[in-house]
Amino acid sequence: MLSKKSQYAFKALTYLTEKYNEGPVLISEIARKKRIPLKFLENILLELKKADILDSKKGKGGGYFLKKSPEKIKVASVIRLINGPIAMLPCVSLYFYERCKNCNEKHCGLHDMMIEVRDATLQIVENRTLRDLVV
Amino acid sequence: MLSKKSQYAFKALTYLTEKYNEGPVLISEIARKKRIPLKFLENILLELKKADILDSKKGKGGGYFLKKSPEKIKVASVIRLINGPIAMLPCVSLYFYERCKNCNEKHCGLHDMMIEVRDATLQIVENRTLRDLVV
DNA sequence: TATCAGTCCACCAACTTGGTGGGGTAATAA
DNA sequence: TTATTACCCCACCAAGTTGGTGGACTGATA
Repeated sequence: MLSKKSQYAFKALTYLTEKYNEGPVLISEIARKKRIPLKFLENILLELKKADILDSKKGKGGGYFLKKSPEKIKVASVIRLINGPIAMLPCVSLYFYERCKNCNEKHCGLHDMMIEVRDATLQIVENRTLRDLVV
Repeated sequence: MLSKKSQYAFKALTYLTEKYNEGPVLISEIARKKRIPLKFLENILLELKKADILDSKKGKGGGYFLKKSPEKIKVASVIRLINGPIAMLPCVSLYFYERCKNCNEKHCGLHDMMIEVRDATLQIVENRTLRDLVV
């Protein structure tokens, strides 16, 4: 399951997608409109900024905004950043791979199946962007 | 990601699948062969028993064994029992559904996408059984 | 220089995860 | 009937994560 933090991140990002090219948006505005605890949202936005997804401007008239256009920001990369691995097992993860101890990956039915699950999921989340989330 | 508990559960279940129709298997044997902490495994097997997946016999010659044949035990039901929801959001979960507050499910792009992810995953895990895990 | 708005750091309660210890109880065999 | 075997059950634990808060600081603008 996605953490609440991830859900907040997506809410904030879709809001910023709707406001794309309208200049910086206040953290407090996003928090109010999307019902996200302000200080918690602060951390999330900062993390998204450090990952080059958002950019910000300080002082009066400042706020947060998308650094790239919404159709260039993949859902998969947001999930990996805020939530972590997409795969169900470390031994089938592409970005968070860890070898499976006491389990031969060559002859493990669970492993093979979880690769299928991973690929079916990636097929979707790697091909959707923030733009697709705004209906 | 699946918890270690879930991974242990699958290891134990595949072991019991291999030993299906060979009588009860000791917890201690499973623990040793699959390198699972004994007392932790105890809890897991008990939970699987309460869910009618395993059965046990006490006293000498006792142990655990599959209650039904391996091809009747779906991977999906084991995941739900030991790990919890398969879906990525509560508002798209079939067995652990919770209404999404401050988010209209009818007009939520994330919601729609996560339904697709859920269905793609279920397509796989609902159609595989313990038998498929033993290669 | 006053104000605004993001940045940074430290801290927190509650919960989950992964586990351990020990006694109780049912079944079996001698 | 008694000893042994092996599951059952309860309580407890450390460490980590999650979700969140408070306060001081820094840079930008007017």
